[in-house]
Amino acid sequence: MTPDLFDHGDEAPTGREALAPGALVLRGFARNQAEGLVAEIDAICARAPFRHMLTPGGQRMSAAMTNCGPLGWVSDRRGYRYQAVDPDSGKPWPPMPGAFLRLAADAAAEAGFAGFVPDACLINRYEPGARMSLHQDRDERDLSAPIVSVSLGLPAIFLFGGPNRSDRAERVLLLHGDVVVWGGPSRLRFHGILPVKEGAHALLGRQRINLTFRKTA
DNA sequence: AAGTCTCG
DNA sequence: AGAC
Repeated sequence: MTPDLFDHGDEAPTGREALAPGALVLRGFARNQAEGLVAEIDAICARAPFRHMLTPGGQRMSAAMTNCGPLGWVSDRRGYRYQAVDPDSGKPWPPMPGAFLRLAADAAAEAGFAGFVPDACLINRYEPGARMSLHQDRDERDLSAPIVSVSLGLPAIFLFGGPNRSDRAERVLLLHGDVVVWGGPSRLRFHGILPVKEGAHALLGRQRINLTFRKTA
């Protein structure tokens, strides 16, 4: 068993990779600030703990979720929506840290989407085995703003498909610190995450954490 | 259907 | 990979 020096993304090359018009991967874009992001995540989940939401069909999602910012994405038997309060506590979601706002705006600008000011950050925690099946981010009122997705911890294979679920999906290995941005003509593309492989990350242990920034209104 | 199951 |  040969150790893979690139598995955790700590020494992988940085740069950009085009996925489709309006969609690209910024390799290692958040790597140098990952420890600060994790400290912020710890503070957020102390106030709004990770929980497994239910789909409208009543099935438990394998990725645990929480949110920060003025609005948070929630799912239950009633459907998907954004709301200002955490349904588990009845309190507002924790505020969006300044470092989150700056990272999201910087990554969006790097991808050609200037002036991105997210009002929601969904935080997904994947333990080994957790996944996210192909879906569209379509609960936002304003689809002109992009989606900015930050990967931390364990690697995962990102599926990036087309406007229809049946379109063939590209597979992209995402490492700690990678950021994916998609918007414009790619804003409604289907995407997902294959089951996360067993492993341990130096900073995050047996988990992958994904920050997904959206402008919902 | 942001999941689960079945078939190749 | 596809059906549901």
